[in-house]
Amino acid sequence: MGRGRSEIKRIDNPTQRQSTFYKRRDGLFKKARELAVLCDADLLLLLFSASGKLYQYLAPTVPSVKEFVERYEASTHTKVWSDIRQERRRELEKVAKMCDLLEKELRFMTVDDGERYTVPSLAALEHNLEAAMHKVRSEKDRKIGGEMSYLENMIRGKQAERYGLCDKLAHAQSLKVVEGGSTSLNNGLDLKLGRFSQSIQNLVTVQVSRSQI
Amino acid sequence: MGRGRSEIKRIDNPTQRQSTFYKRRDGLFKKARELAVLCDADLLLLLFSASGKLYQYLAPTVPSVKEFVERYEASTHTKVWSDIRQERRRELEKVAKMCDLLEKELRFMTVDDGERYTVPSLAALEHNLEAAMHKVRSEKDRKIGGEMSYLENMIRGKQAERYGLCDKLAHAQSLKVVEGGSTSLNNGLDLKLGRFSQSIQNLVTVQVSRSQI
DNA sequence: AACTATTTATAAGA
DNA sequence: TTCTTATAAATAGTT
Repeated sequence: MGRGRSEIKRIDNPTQRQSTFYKRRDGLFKKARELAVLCDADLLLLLFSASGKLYQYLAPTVPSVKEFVERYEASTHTKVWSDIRQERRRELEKVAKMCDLLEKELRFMTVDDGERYTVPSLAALEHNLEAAMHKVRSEKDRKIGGEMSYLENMIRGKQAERYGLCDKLAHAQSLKVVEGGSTSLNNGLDLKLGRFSQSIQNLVTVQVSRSQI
Repeated sequence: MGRGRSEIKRIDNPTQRQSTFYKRRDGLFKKARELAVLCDADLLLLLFSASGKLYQYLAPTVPSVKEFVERYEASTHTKVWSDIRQERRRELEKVAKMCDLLEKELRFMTVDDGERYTVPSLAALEHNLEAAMHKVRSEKDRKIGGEMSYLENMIRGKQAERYGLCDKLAHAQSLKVVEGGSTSLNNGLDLKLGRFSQSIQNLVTVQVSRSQI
């Protein structure tokens, strides 16, 4: 319609484009309204001008954009957001679960006064801590070894001796006192030591066995 | 246009209404496409016929309904969902952060081979572990005390003796070897021990000082 | 679907 | 932007 033009392609002249936008925008919205009313159809029209301004039309029967898009989602199985939201929720739950496991892990490592442990689990924990301490001491010694003098190395030698003795004593005692059953438990714990850093994911599987203590 | 009619009101005759719907639907979509192309505008058109069938048009520049409606939300301050999503994201980030802190905490407790610690921090960690182990042993002893026979109590006595000796030795050694600076660090660590269970939130503040090690 | 008499939309110009 | 107007397009009624 109008005098000439028929080809549909982007109008290069900005002024003309703007003018055309106004006219056709009005025309489109009018058509939209007419269709909705005449044919009893539900319709949503969202339009952004090139400059970013928003225009919208909702059919009289449409209460809100939100509800309409929800209907759209339900209609197609495109899902769209409900998918994303579900995904997010699952992600959140996963992280929360890991967080929970980590917290339990920490409690396990530090002995929470509020919780009561069985003797086998305590023995396992003790063993765990001993191994950890051993690692710490080794690491400390290693560090010191690289920085210290001969004298300090001597001290370290004695230190190591005593550590070994201490650990042996404690371990022997632990084995004596715990009335079995803890051995299998310790396996999981030992496996875990020193591998925390690798991946949080690993915690889950390891934690499973541990949480049965 | 057409022969007659000008009033815009619902067409009662179903056949006619359906016919008009097809014609005007095509016209509307054509207009929508033309506007989008000619004027470089982004537009979304969703249409449900009275019978519930969905028709849609996305401008060529619009990748998906989802993204377009998100832009719409951002444009208006309708919030609604974007609000909820922001909230979710913040919640997720919070939990993820806590999770991260807990993991760091765990690493700190178990000595990660992949990370290098300073001697003072190792000493602090050792001290930390010693305290933890002491707690574990006390708890185990307490448990055992309530369940064990006289003989086991005897064993426990010896055990405690040895623990005490071992700890004393280790601690004395630790003080000798570490060349100061660890004292201030230990404060935060000692504070934390045995309080993990109270609240994850506490971890944040504690962790701050610790992460400076 | 297709036709066509009309109405409507709009390009160009003011 | 808005109005005017010549003309292209859309479409109601019909087949």
